[in-house]
Amino acid sequence: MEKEKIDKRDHILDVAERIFAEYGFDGASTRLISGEAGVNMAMLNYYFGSKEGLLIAIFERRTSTFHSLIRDIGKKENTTSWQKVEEYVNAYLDRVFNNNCFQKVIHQEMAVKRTGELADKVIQMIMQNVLEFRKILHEGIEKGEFGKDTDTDMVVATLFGIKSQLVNAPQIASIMLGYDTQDPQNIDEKLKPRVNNYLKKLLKAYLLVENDNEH
Amino acid sequence: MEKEKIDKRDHILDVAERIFAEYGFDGASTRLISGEAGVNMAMLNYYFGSKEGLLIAIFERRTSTFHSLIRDIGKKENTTSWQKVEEYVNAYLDRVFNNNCFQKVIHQEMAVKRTGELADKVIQMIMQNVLEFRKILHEGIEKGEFGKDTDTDMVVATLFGIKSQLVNAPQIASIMLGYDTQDPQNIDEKLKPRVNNYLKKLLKAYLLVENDNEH
DNA sequence: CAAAGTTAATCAAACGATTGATTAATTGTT
DNA sequence: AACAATTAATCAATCGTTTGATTAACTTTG
Repeated sequence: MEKEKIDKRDHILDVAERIFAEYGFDGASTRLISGEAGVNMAMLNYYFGSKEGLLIAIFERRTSTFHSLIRDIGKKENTTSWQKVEEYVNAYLDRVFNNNCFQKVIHQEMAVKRTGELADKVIQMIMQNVLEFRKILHEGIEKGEFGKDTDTDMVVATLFGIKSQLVNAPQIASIMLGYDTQDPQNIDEKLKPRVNNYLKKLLKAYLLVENDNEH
Repeated sequence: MEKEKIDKRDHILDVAERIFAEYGFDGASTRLISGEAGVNMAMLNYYFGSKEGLLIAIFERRTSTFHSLIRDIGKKENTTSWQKVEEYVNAYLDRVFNNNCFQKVIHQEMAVKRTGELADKVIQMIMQNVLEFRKILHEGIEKGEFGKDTDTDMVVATLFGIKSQLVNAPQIASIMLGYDTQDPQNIDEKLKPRVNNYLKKLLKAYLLVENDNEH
């Protein structure tokens, strides 16, 4: 009864994001969302127009603070491409693991056939991410820092894929790693450093190869 | 009118698998499935009892021919662990890209909160896959073939993750790679060899490191 | 200041449409 | 005739959405 001052619209978005992540867009009913949020059903349409409008609002809230985060990394001057890769991986993992539910929602939306503005927006946002990382990699190849035969697109797919495997298949990940990968404490103390450490060793081994892996 | 002799039950499963992959389980209606399959709606319940029964039937059809494929690889004697990894990756990619729709269905099911026998079966099947691959990796570590600090679970997550990124996010993958990654011809001629080639370089670089990456 | 007017927020109830499932009748096969 | 396969019609339930009324807070007016 203390902290209830946070915006109700924002509260609904928080709850809806969680419900959509758990049950999927089609599997989550507006009744469940409004019930969990403790608001009347009509409020969803009052605030967001429709169920899809609610999803769009969730999406736009996350993307509004997104653009500035990525853009800065690639522009630094006095750093090697490998250092940029490290920084990018850091920033990416931070953002991904801190927006656990949102990441699930995005990935679920990408997996189903949808038409409309939202589908385009999702793709556009992801591609922005892709291009930024790929630019760093291409730069590294040009500078001779990374191997000429580096498959940059697949490297991107690797980073994104590992993320989606850990975030979007939490049951499997939890069994594999031996602890609940949804628990925020485990994420910060165990999962994040481990993935970070692994990814850097993996990418280092692949990218910074001593140029003798031709043929 | 010639090849209509294939079992009608099997035909329904084919169509349903495709529809579930496209629209998700909750997003696909029984009317759409029966319509696309050209059968009466009641036939779904007649054959499979319920919508979930239909999903279970899809699942069981694929898993029935699955077990024998994997089991053989790990048991070979006169091969190095790295060769086993190569063979496993080959077999895995083959199976994954040839059951495109089914892979999407599985992954979507893992992403949503479900209870019941199916959820357990899905996890069980995937874990079987995980354990088999992990066993090969552990064996390689024991033989000194792979580095002692190899993070086997993350290697598994890498393989599975890249797959899910390419299969479950086909729009993104298609834009990234520059061609339709859903087209069977592209899959066989372009995607499969490329992923295969990349994965082997990547894993080789990480696993077969010259043991000087300690610290 | 007080009364009237205006607005946004909230609610219970109901809407038409669609969902998965079932029924009872009909057709096909052996 | 007996059984399996197939159909159209219908079921209750749930879906997302809309409605009309009510409340509370602020603005305007006299």
